Amino acid sequence: MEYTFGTIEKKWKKYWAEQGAYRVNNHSDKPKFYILDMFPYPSGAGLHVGHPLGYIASDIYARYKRQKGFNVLHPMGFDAFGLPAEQYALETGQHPAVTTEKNIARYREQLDNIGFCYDWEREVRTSDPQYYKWTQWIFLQLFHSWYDRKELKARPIKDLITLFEKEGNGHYPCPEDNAFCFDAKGWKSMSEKEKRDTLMRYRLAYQGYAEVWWCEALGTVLANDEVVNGVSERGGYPVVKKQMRQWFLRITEYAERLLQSLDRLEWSDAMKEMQRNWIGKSNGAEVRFDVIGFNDLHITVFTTRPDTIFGVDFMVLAPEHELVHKITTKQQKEAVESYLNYVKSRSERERISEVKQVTGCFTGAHVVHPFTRKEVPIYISEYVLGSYGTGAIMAVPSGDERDHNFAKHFEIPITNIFGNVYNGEAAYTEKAGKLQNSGFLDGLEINKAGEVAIRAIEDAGIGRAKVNYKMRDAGFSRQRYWGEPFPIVYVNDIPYSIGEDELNAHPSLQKLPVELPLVQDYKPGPEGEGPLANVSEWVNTHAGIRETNTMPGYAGSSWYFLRYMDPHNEHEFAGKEATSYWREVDIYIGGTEHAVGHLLYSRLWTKVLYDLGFISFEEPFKKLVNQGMIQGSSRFVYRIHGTNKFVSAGLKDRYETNKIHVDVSMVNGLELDTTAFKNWRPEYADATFELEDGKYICGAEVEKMSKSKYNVVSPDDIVAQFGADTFRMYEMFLGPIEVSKPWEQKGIEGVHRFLKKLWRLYFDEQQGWIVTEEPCTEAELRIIHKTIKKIGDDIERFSFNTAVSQFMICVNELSALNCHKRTVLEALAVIITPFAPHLAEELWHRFGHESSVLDAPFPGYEEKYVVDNSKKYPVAVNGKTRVEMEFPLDMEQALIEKEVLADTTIQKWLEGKEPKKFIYVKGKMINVVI
RNA sequence: GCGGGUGUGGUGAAAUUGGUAGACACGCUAGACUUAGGAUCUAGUGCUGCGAGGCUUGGGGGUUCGAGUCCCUCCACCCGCACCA
Repeated sequence: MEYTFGTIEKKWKKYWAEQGAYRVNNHSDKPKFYILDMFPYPSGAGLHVGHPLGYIASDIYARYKRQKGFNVLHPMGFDAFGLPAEQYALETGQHPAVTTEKNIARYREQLDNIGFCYDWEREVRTSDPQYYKWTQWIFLQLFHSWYDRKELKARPIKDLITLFEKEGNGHYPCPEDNAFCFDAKGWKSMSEKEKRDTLMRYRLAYQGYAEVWWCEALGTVLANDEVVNGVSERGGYPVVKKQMRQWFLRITEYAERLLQSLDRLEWSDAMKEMQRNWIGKSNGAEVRFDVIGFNDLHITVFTTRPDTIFGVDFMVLAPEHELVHKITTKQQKEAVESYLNYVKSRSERERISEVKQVTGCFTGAHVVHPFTRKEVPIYISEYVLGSYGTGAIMAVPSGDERDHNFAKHFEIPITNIFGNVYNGEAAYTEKAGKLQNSGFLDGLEINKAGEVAIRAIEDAGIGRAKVNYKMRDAGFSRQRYWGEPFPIVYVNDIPYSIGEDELNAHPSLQKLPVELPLVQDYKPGPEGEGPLANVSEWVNTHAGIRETNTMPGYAGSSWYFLRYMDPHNEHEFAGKEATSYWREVDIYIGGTEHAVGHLLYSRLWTKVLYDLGFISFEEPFKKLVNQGMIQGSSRFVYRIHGTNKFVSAGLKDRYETNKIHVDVSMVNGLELDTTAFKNWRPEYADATFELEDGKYICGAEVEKMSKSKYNVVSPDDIVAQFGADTFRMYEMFLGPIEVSKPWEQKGIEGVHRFLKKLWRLYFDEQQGWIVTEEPCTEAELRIIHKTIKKIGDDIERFSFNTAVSQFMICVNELSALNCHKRTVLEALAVIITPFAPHLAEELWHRFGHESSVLDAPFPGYEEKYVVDNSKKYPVAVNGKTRVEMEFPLDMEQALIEKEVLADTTIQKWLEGKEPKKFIYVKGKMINVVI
């Protein structure tokens, strides 16, 4: 009997579907385990062989945990809102809902093909109104909350109103503006509009005017992490800064907590470090410098080096700093204006690429140094960012490289506060040594002087210690159609949320979801508004005008892991009972590309829901596993310029050629199937070839797998050719899960061969089932028990490649022993279930079982079969292995020593010398030192 | 520039705690069976040498009886951030 994977896999897929074998219950006596994959965006291209890598790993782990007696939640869904569907709609007029539906169906088919154990009854789709109803609901929780800096948590906005009514905002300063103060009377005297504006400055989801990244080509604003190297991450289009009224999430209030609780997570250092860098905490001080000639103007700077305050030689303001126009002198006005024009004219891309260039302009104004009373000139320059710190710095050229370059460029005299270690050529940026020329800091160690300086600054009443974060509040508005609508209606230009009293007169404005209306065209609306602005019958309600922006892609994905716990709940985003049972995701698997986007926003939403008492845990993903990317291996042909002649790769340098991608399915290894190539496209029908050794050899390069590069390999093809079980094991066998590598088909034969060999332990070509009830030998038991142990250990530590190779070793050894015994082979079928479930189920039923192998407990191993009682020791002389000798593990060292020294080979290497030392490490090795 | 990571045969890789480097595969070589094989099986396969042996984990140095593993230093590549005061 042959291993007919096609029929076997079909049979058991059907059986599992009929049995509902993957259904998961929220009530169980078993301990819970939640293992989650990052859900995919269902693109039109379908899955390629790279996508399932992480899914296979999590599937194996989930199945293993189930066999180990856990109630395992392992769901899947779709991140279904997004730009590509909308852009496709713009081009073809097809509604995104239609194309999305189609793509999801295709994804589902491909995923099922590989045999994943998802409970599809828990599927979520972010674009489903029954799902985004709750995305909107959570947004409203953020809208109706503020961050209490005393209790360090989010609280309902109505608490804040109560506080304002009682005492004003004296104890609860405005996060955007410390100077904004009012008392209880002040609050009460405010108009409705003023009160709402004031609350807006506290809300966790708030509206504000801010400079945002505007992408003209995409017709939308983008979040900071969606802008890469000065262009849009998606599409690579130029972006510019623009003032717009936008929704934001006040993530900056959570900066410290997001930073602190990273320590408790089992994520890779790289991932944690990326988040730390993104949050970008720095300790320092804020210092105020008075501007000479103005009684009421001063420049506040943020510095991490208050210890260098005596080295200040000039001040620099960001070009957009509000004081620039006020302090610029008449003489310098023209120069400053022309510099500001120059700055405006530069695109973000130019700024980034010409970072080293020194530019700037003197304002003509000065501040007075608070300690030395010296006059210090004020410059403006691009190198100071308006968006960080206070948008102004105190420049210390002797201690900062950039300040040093600036001082040299503008020939500003440099004060040396470091003595000999500063050589006048380059700034001294180390924090070792003693300060000089520094007033009351003279002689202090640099790393100790900071505290002293801050105390002096505070005593003088000109500043205070200050912590700064790089992270900005997250932009939450998009001018798109295919996203969640905001549950917001403007009455007299005041935004109210669906369900608020002010809208209650109108029943249609009381309930969520606010559904996306159907539209005819997807073009942007007027003045940078989204396509929804064109749908006037939707925009205009009885009470007022709807918000026409939609939420960004990360909205729906920030909480989807919660919905899986209770996906059909119509009354809550997820019931407390369900969330208290499943709690946080135990293991989350996905790529590193979401380090500062999705993973950060999910953490924020989880913390807010926790603060407001909706869930009982504060972090969404306890352990994070990052799978590597499988890249494509592209193939190229070389067309000689102006001809239809193609030259083999080895000969291409003799001609002027164009490199053209060819579909990898037409290439075997590197050899092109020239007939297939001619049939590929009409333009190649009469192609001619210059061959080497009778073959056309293609060029090869590793690139991202993509349709346009013709290097996509579909899992369906592999499954059709070798079966899902082979495909699953092969992807795991490729190497460690976290390593990226190009797709390589060659090795798959080896894994397939292994499964056939395993099959032959159970079946003979002629006789069929050949498993016997004979008792096992010690050797056979040793093999299977060692395998049971190693497979369990390897799965636990996500080392699937070594697990596969252990299966190979096991099968090789059992084959060599001609072992067809039930005890051993039944155990083998059970432990291979997570890797090759279809094959395992077939074998399991052949053994006569009625139930599914999915619930067969993962067997334990017996220590006595795993531990050897003797060891073949490598015996080394001076660290070099010379001979192998076998001794029982419990043999006394003295006896071993005697035998080793008596050995003829060892005698030879001793050359008659007396050993200085005899090293015996039990179970490891023996070393004789002479 | 800063931060994180990786370097092991022709190839993918293994070595979990400092203890026989290269497990397991791919590929290749030879052979068996076969009408045939892209099926299956057997043997070999880091480099070097006839051999005993010598050499070998990016380079150099160190600690150790013993280093792929620890320390120092240099080089190369990958990823992230990037004028963050």
